[in-house]
Amino acid sequence: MPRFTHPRLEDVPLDLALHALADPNRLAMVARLAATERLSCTDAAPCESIPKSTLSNHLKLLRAAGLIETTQAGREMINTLRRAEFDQRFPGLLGAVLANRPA
Amino acid sequence: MPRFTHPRLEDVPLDLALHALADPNRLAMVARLAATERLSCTDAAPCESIPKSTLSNHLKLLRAAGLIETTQAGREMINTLRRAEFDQRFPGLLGAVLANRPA
DNA sequence: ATAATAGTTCGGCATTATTGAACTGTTGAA
DNA sequence: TTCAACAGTTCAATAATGCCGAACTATTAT
Repeated sequence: MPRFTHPRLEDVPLDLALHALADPNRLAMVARLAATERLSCTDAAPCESIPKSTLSNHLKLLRAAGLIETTQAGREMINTLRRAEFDQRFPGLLGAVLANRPA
Repeated sequence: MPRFTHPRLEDVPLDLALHALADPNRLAMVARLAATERLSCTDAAPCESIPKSTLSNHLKLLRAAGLIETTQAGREMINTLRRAEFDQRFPGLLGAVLANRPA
């Protein structure tokens, strides 16, 4: 049973947050979660072609950056954006990034 | 004589810009340039301990991300932030990043 | 000319990222 | 119940990046 560790936002350095967002696939996942609230890992995936293990790693990185929270629900893992906490930690950052994301 | 290539900002993808900013040393350099306008490479360096070749690479990356412009002046290279252009390309992004940078 | 300065480039090593394969745990069906 | 399918994770090997010492280029000063 996977037990996920979620950092306190005050322990997340800016560099880590930027690095997490500095990848097209991860950013696409964040954008999806910003729009859809709750998504399983596969549903959060930006496309079908990305391997499961890669997807899992991306989500782990997003967790470590304080961007998402993952909880188990049956056999799927439900991911949600930690929007309020992240915005409090890094005011304006996520908004600016999402606003500048290519369509 | 090094001839630097500076991308058009519309050709800079968001990922590249974020990646350039997602490093403490590079971000510190950007912050310096935001405060000081014109700096040679060594003056832009965040600390004395960082090797020249590493510094040069960081600056190359910042150039590629459209963040700085480098011109030769005698034997030094003068770096300036392409602030207006960058802000036009990614509104609010650099401001948010700099505002959230640790002291 | 020579030496010092400012920085780039190159090449090798170290770190990080990607991904197939094997594994854990959960649900639904026979 | 067992069995198979499903959702994801973990591991290990390979691929791709990053870092930095050493050698190099160009400029200025002596």
